[in-house]
Amino acid sequence: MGKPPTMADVARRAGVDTSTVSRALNPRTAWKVRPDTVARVVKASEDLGYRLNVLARGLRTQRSRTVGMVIPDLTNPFFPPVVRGVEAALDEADHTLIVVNTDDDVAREERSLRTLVDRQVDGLLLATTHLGKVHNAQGNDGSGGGAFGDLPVVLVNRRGDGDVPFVTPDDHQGISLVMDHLLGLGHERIGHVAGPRDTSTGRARADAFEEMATAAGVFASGVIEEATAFAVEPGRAACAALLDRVPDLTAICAANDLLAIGCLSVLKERGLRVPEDVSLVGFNDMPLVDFLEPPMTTVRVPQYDMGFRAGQIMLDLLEVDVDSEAEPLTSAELPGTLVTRRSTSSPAAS
Amino acid sequence: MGKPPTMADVARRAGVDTSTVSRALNPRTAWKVRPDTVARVVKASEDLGYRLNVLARGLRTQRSRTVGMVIPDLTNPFFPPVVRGVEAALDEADHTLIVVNTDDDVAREERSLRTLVDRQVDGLLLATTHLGKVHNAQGNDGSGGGAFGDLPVVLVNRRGDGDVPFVTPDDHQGISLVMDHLLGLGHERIGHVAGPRDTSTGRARADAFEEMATAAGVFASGVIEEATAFAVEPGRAACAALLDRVPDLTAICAANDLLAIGCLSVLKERGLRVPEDVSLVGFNDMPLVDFLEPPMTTVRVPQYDMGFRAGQIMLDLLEVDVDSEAEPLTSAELPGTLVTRRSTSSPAAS
DNA sequence: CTGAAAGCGCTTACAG
DNA sequence: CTGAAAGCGCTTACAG
Repeated sequence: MGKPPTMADVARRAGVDTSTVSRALNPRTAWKVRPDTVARVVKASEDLGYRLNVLARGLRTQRSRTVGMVIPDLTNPFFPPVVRGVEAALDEADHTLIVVNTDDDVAREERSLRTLVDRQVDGLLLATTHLGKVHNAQGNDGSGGGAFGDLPVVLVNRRGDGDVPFVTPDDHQGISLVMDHLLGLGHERIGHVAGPRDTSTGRARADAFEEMATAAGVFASGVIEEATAFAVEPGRAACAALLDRVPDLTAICAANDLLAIGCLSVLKERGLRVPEDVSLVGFNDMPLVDFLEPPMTTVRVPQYDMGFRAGQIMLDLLEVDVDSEAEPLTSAELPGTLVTRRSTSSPAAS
Repeated sequence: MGKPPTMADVARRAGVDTSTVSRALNPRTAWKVRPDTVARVVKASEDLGYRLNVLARGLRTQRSRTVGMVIPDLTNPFFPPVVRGVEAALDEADHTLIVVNTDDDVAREERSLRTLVDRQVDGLLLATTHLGKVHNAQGNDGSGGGAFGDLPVVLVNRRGDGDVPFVTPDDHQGISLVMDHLLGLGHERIGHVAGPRDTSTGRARADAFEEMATAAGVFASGVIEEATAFAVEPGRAACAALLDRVPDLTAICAANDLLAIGCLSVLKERGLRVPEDVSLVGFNDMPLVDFLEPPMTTVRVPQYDMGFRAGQIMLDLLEVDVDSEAEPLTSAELPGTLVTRRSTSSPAAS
């Protein structure tokens, strides 16, 4: 019962001043205190079940040891593993992550950001996909002083305009995996259901597709159809448009699994068999795509690693000395791997 | 540039004391201040872009206006909508939610709880499925004083032992929807792939199944097989065992969609067609189950509403006066709806 | 209606 | 190595 014990309670019990308790209990300053005093303080602290009030500490030190992360849609299974990666990285430096959801809504995004800043987060991890907002985050000139009060920012799953650090999948490498696979299978009429051009990922994948298809001599105009969003329904619409325009495709490379699922559903509706008539490839390897009919070939992205890396970069920006061997904590594009399942085959199989 | 403005800055600019600024800016005390003074303070505050430091306020008021929520597995698509519901409810009372993930791991769970308590959360929302932990949360006697320092607790998606408030799906009603559907279709040999008995949800659904099957005169021993966890692989194992034991089943009611997906995969492996040979029903209506082959019949649970309700109960416990019309903010079991898709049909169809 | 004072629970120069 | 003092940014009785 009663209120939880404070440092003053510990000090009283150990017969020392609160300043000594503070020093004794903090790993970074404990060496300043005589060992037997430390022992006495630790004992008193444990006897009382004392717990440091991190908010009070934050008020004093001007560091909350908290990082905010804004996610466009927690419901999208892509993000949870990323979040866990971030948490794992921050954990090592005793930092806490506060995640907020924006539902891909600009108004909610502003409010979420306000909330985080008001909570005195030390830094911001941005995973919102829509471009052109980072300027606001860091001030629209090079001088710093943006809307977020000069908070360190790292971008996750998207790139920014300037020198804002980011961690993304290696879209170029991922698409090259897909194209090598499809080309190797003998496909020559390949379509691309692209993500929105106003997302860095949608753009990068479409560019990579065009580049590789051109290099292989299989690019044709009209073979790319841009979906309005990374979701099933837009995937259906884009796939339908694509098929109407280029009916003789033998393979479709979708910019992500949700789009691929949309494609799958219209292909089935039109009586086209996958993979016998049309091969289909997704991107992300989200949960359950291996239980679709047919199980989907896709590119697995190291989501957890992306999060972990982003977390590390943030800690680096925060100048927290986590005792890791000075790795290259810079922006990164992490490579994926191709997971071959039954949605792809040689066009000869038809 | 420079540090963000404080209340002292606003006070200086408005020519008043910080205490007046505090009163003027707080909706609950603004009436104590002369209107034109309020206006002057607000003006100064806006000119400066002043933002209240909520941590400092929390230190002073002993309330962080923060609630912690522990989730067993954020990767499980069941939870994100629940989380959003909670956020929506808390938002109305200007509270922030901090979500932590435990990976269903007891050690991580303890650490997460510590983190939340250390962050001075005002209350705890527990969505971990394993039973028998709430006592620790509230003290193992009726006197309060548990490991979490008497924090208000509300259970989400699980029930507790004592009088701890909870919000769950109405499992009995949900299963009755399923059984009415199956029975109405003419099935008489129905199996149940149950969730773990040590989860309140697994138990409630199995009990409901047995009760209704018995009432309909179609219950037989061996017709229930308990999976070791709510996941695909355990679902496969349980379904295989069930089919080995009772080969002539015409329908399977699974305790959730993941288990149903496991069932689907072994049924296919064994050359049994769904629904021609065996009808299959899931629970939860998680994303993508409508894209399985065949699309799965399942029970849709109002996840968002569950979260919202849980959030409301918490606010109530916190005695925050959110201006809602005194609804019945007690524990609730929210009813689901049956979503009929192609995984179920009359057994006569075979 | 407003100000001066005290204090929430810490940390950190500054003396000793 | 340790203590006394000040202060982080707020709120709230207590006087006036």
